[in-house]
Amino acid sequence: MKFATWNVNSLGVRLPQVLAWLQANPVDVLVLQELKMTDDKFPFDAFGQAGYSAHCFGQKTYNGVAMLSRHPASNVVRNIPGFADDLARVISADVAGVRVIGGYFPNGQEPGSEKFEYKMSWLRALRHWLREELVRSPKLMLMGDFNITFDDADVWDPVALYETIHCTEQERYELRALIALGLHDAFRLFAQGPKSYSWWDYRDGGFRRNRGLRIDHILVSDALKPAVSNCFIDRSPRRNERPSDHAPVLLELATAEP
DNA sequence: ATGCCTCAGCTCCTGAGA
Repeated sequence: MKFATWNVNSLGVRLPQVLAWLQANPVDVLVLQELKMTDDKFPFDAFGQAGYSAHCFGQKTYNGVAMLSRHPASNVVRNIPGFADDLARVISADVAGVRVIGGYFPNGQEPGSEKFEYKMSWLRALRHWLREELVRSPKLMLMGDFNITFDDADVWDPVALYETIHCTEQERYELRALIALGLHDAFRLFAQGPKSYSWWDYRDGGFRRNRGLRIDHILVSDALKPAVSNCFIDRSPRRNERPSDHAPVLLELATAEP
């Protein structure tokens, strides 16, 4: 079983790249973020022809998430139950015995701002919900654009970016609090090259100079961890013409299911 | 360097992203 997450920064623009990528990387489940489209525009047919059924949760202009799957997805839930939110950020479903959660975490813009406070509230709500979700579904995977780095190893210039958005202690505290629920950063379960990032600024040759951040993550629960056989970032789509600023992250599960 | 790209939309500028 293979899983992946990708912030596509507009599915309208990136659909051909997503289809090409799926052809080369026929993962079982792909969660997408930043669709930037309403559900009536979602390309169900194109994904269907590629062998994927899809559940989407979109909105106009911003945000928007989806889950594509080669296997039946059930118990689909949108956003964080009990947390009132106007923005489309989370989609969850059971696929092949795994509770899969795809999320587009708030950006936060700037520490101390109203959007930062929203990000912190959202993170706390996510944590409280996940604590219960893990009881209901011990085999759980949380993946998406977290908009948070774990530590300096995830940051191209930790000195210049000290305590800036995605790198603050407050955000990292919440990320560690998710880990403390019994989750694991799948990427770090395996040896990785230095300066491994999942996002690069469009400006100033960010990708060419590998000035990036690792902010897209796949977390796996205790029960799932023993089955994880690989996790890596695929940088190749960042070399496309008109690329997303994010690269996909993939995970392989050594399991007989389904 | 409160910027350098890119995207959507109340589209030829602005807000947001990260």
